[in-house]
Amino acid sequence: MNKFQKEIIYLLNKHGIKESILETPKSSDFGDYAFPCFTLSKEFKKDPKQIANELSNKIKPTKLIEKIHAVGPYLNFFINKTEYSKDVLTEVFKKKHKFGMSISTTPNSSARNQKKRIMVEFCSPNTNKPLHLGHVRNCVIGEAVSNILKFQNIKVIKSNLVNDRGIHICKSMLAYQKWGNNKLPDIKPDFFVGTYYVMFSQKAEEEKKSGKDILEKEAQLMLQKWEQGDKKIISLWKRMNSWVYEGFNETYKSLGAEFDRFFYESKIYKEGKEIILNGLKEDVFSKDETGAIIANLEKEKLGKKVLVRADGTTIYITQDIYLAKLKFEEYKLDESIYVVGSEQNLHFQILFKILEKLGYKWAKNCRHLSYGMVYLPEGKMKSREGKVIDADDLVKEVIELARFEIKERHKDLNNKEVEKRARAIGLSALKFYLLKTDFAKDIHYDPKESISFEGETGPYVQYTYARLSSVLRKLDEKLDKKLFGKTKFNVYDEKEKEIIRMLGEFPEIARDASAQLKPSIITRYLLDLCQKTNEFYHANPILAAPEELLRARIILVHCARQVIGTGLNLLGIEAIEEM
RNA sequence: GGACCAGUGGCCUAGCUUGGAUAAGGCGACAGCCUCCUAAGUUGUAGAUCGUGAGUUCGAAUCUCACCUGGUCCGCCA
Repeated sequence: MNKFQKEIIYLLNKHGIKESILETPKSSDFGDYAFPCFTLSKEFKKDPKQIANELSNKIKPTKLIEKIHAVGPYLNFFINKTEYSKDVLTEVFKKKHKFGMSISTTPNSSARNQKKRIMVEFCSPNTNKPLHLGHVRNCVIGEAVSNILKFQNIKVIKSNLVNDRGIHICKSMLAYQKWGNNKLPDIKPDFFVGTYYVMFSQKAEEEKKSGKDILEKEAQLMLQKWEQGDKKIISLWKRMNSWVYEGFNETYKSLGAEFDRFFYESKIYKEGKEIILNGLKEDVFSKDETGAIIANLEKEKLGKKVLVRADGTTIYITQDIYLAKLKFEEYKLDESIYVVGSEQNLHFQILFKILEKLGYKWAKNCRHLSYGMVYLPEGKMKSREGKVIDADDLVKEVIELARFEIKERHKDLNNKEVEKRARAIGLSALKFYLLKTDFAKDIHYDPKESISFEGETGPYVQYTYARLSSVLRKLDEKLDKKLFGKTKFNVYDEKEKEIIRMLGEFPEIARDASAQLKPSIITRYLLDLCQKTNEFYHANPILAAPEELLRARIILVHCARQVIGTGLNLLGIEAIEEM
C-alpha cells in the first residue's frame, strides 16, 4: 500500500468507516482510487448513492488527496499527481534494474535475512530424441518463473530430471545396434539418435501388421540386460546418451535455458523402495492380493496406486518420492515446484498426497505448475511418427524470419550485428507467444502467429524499448541528479500520468506474478505499458519539447524504458537498444 | 462410468482467485497518419445473446447447481 492509499484509509476511518477496501477504477476519469459504498448501505440503511454523496461533502481534501468526488454509489479519490509522479519516477531512477524487487525471507524467521529457497524443476527430456515444441514451452515457462521468483529475492535452484533410462531409450539403442553399422553422428547428434527411435517404431509397426512382435521383445530383453549391468549394453547406452546430451546442450543454449542441477533417472530409479517398505511397516501402505505394495487413496478420491511391484521392482512414482525427499534434504528447500504438463495432474496429486501420508512436513510445499498441451494444426504431436516440431527447427525459423525483417530495414548493417539482433528478436517472438497465454490453457500452435512481429508480440515490446533507447541516445545532456533537481513534475498530461501510474504498479505486478507463478501477468502488463508509451511517443515531441517539458519527458522515457527492460528480462527476453 | 481443465466479436486472448461504473486488447477487414525523436509504430470504423439454462445478490463474464461441447487423466508407462 502506498502513502496515498494509506491517507485515504485514514480519512475514511476518521469519518467512521472502519473497514474499507479501495478499488482502482477502470477508467482514470473516475479518479485514482474508488471506495464503493454498497456494503455500507445495509449498515446505515441508506442508498449507497446518498452515502457517497454525504461522504464527499464531509471529507476535506489534503495535501496528498486533492479531490474527493462522488459518482453514483462510488466515492472517488483523486491523488496529488505531482507528488505521486515525483515519488514513482525518483524511485525508478534511483533503483534502476532493481526497481520492483522485493524482499521475502523464510517463513521461519529464526533464520533472519535468510533467503527463501525454491527449486524449480523443468524441461525433463527423454534421451532418445531431440527436444520439441512441448519442451520449448516447458523451458520458457521454467526460465520465466525462475526469474520472476528471483526478483522477489528468492534463492532459486533450477533443476532438470533427465529420463535417461527405460524401454523407450532401449528402442533407439536397439535400432542403432541393428541398423546403425556403428556409424558416428553425421547430423546434430540428438537428431541422429532420434532417427533410430523413429526407425524402431516404423519397423515394429510393420512387424505388427504381419502378426509378429520380435522387436518389442528384443527391446524388453535389452532393458533387462541394461538393468543387470551388461557391459556391452551399458557402453552403448553411455555412448548414445552422450550424443544426445551434446545435442541438448546446444538446444538449451539457443533457448537460453540453464540448470543448476541435473537429476538422472538412471541413478535414482531404484531408490525410494526403502521409504515404501518403511511406510508398509507403519501401515501407511498395504499389500494387495498379488503382493504388490499399494497406496489406498480411495478416501481422497484418487484411487489405488501401486508403489512397488509384486516382484519387488520399483516404478516411476517410487523414484519420485525419493527424489522429492532428496531435493528438500540436499537443498533445504522451502518450496519445490514441478513444471510439468497437465496430463500428469493426477500423478502429482497422488505423489503429494503420499508424501503427506508419509509424514513429511514439507509435502504441502510441493507444487505442480501444470500447463496445457501444445497442439499442432494437424493435431497432437507424436514423436514416434515423426509428427513433431523440433525445438531447433523452430528457433532457426524464427531467427531466420527476424533476419529477413532486419535486412529489409537496414541494408548496410554488418553481419555480426544482424545476427545479434535476429537472435534476440526471433527468440522474443517465440517466447512471448508461449508466455502471453495463461498456461492453464492448451495452445493450438499457430505457426504464423508465433513468428509474427506485429501486434501483441515480443518484438512489439522490444521495439518500444528500442525507440525509447534511441531517444535517450540522442540526448546530449546527461541524466544525473542535477537534472532531477531541476525537474518539475506538475507538467504531465493525462497520457503521461497514466504511464507513471503504470510504472508505480510494477512492484505489485511483479509480486503477483511471483505469488501466482504466472509470467502471463508480466506479458500482459508489458503490452499495456508499451501501448501507452507508444501513444505518448506518437503524440508528444520529446527532444523538440521546450526546456521544462523536455526534462519531464526525458525522465519519463528513461523510467518507462527501465521498467520495460526489467520486465522483458523477467520473461527471459533480451531488451535490445536498436532494431 | 468417474475426476480435473477449458469454452468471451470471423480467429487468438485479457478480465474469473477477491462479484461492482461503458466487457479490454491483438490478428484479419475497411479508411487514415512518415519534409518530426525507428511505420516492427499510430488513429478511426465495423464486429460480443461472455457455451446453454436456472439460482444466490441491490448488482454475475466473475460465485453455486444442472446441462452441452472440446481436451486430459483414471494402481504395477514415464
